[in-house]
Amino acid sequence: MFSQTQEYALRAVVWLASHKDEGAVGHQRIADETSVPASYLSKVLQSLTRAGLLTSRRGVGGGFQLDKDPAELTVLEVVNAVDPIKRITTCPLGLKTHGTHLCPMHSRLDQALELVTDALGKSTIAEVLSEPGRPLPLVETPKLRRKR
Amino acid sequence: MFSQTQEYALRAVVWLASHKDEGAVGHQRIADETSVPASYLSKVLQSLTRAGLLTSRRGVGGGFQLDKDPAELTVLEVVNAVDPIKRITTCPLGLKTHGTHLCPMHSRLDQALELVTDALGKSTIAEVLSEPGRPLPLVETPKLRRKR
DNA sequence: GTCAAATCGGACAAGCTTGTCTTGTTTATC
DNA sequence: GATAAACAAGACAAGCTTGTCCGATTTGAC
Repeated sequence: MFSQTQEYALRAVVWLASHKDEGAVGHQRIADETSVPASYLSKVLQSLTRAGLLTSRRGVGGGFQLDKDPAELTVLEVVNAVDPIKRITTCPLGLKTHGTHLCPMHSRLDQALELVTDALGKSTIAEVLSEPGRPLPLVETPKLRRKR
Repeated sequence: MFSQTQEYALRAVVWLASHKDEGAVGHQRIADETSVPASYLSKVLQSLTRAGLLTSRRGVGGGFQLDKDPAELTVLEVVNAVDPIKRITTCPLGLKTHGTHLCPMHSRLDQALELVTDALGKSTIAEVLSEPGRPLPLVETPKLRRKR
């Protein structure tokens, strides 16, 4: 239902959001820390850059950096940047009389897609990063320390 | 988001439901009337048969037939018969401490999948066939006649 | 029993997704 | 300017999805 590429893009963006203060980071490091194939992640990061979610800098000390406020950036935007969710807007059979007024079958499929886009559109990356009662994304949860 | 195969399976099941009284129908006719490649639809129909949604009969006068009550059969069952929606139940990164308690990122993706399965699980084929105010699935809407 | 209609199943091919590799380009540092 | 670190972009390969084709089998009708 969700593609590998979408999953990888989300991992990268979430990771970058939680390391926003480190400046540009190379794709190799991001790949290592998110368990994504490095050479493929490189392509995904390029897509995200083209989509305007990241900035990239070449050369020594270069890398990728989040170019959006995690509190403003939604999961949906990330997903759509690499592999857009395609709503059903016209009859897939090309029936003229269904045109823009979908039959119940396609209407329900599209309603399901709407639920997904709405839900993902309401979740920001910032929320995902700090949700109480859940493990932090991308890293093992450390054992609870006594004080600290 | 939804695969071609799922779409084709739905078309076939909806078509069969609306021709339930015709007995067994060959895949060629179903393909013609639902605009699906005939030789591929044949495979999809076989899947649906293996999944128990259809019955098939070989030989002269054979074909496929719906084996479920359209009022009891949900869109989800059809979709899952050919290409199941895979919920996210364990951490895709294999992080042990996320195990069954997903991080917020995967949790939200899975919540979206839950919305889809819930929505499709509540729509029956019978409902899809006769929803007031919408065109009939799979056929052009006839012009309104004066009386009749 | 022969024939024709139909499913069944496997082999095959095209196209898309995922993943790798290599070459080129940019850039900071010395 | 030389060097090394890094992105950019394209070619290539593997694997899955979609689609085609063909031979085998079943079955009803004559």
